[in-house]
Amino acid sequence: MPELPEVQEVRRTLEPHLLHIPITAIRILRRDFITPRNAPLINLVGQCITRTHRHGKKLFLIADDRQTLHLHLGMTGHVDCVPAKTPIAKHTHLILELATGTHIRFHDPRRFGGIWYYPTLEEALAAQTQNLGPDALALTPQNLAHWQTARGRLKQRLLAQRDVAGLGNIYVDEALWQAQLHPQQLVGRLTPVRIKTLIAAIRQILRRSLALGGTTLRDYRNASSQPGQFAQQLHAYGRAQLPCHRCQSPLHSAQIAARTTVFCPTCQKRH
DNA sequence: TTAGGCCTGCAC
DNA sequence: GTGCAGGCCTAA
Repeated sequence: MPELPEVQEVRRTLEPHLLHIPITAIRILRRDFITPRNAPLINLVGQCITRTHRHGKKLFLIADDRQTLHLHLGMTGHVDCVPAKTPIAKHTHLILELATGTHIRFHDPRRFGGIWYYPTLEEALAAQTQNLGPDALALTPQNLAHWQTARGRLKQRLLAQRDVAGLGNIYVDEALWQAQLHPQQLVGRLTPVRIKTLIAAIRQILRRSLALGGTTLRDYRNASSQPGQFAQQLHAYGRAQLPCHRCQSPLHSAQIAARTTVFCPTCQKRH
């Protein structure tokens, strides 16, 4: 499931195929995957995507510093760069055809993701990053200073994207395991030192995952169809009942914030 | 604060 | 056939 490292990896592998290459045609296979449904995508034909931008799990493709496509991969979104003759896979919703003959294809079987069109980057950012916290890779203690007087528990606050953007279920569980913090820990009771530890854990987990191309449990592939290798490095996610890699106690699994949450009851204590 | 809905594929 | 996977939004 694409979280920050996977979206960044899609961006990295997509750029060489896409940037500065004229778009020769756009095929919309599923109009309701695009917002607004009457988006004038035809205006992109003849233009080039000149840069990309990522904030948390959100990816932006920007044409000549104006028109912007925002991609959200949801649970099962993929971007594929393939030769034009490649058969079109099931659940392909949008295709950008490029002057090089490459097709950029957006798939999403479950359609939890989507594509948004904006006439300008400013409008895209205003609409899409309004309620988004700082990108998880740039998180600082100052960004979480308001936790001192905030309600809520770590798991739900880290998943909500408002305090920090880019973490999903996998990396929240991994970061909490790394930082030895309980998912039900009240954020208002965290000491500054523990917040620093948490931030360091988040950054370390994300960087290590990025270095291995992200986490592939089953579906995730980058824009070059390659899986990530971080799944083999997971300490918490998907390891319920297995021994903790730190203290050998069996890991617990519980529904927290409506998500399956795996943690070590021995070394992740509440404070 | 929680539950439900979206949606498909896969394990059982 | 059933249940589960969960990002994100809406509603109770």
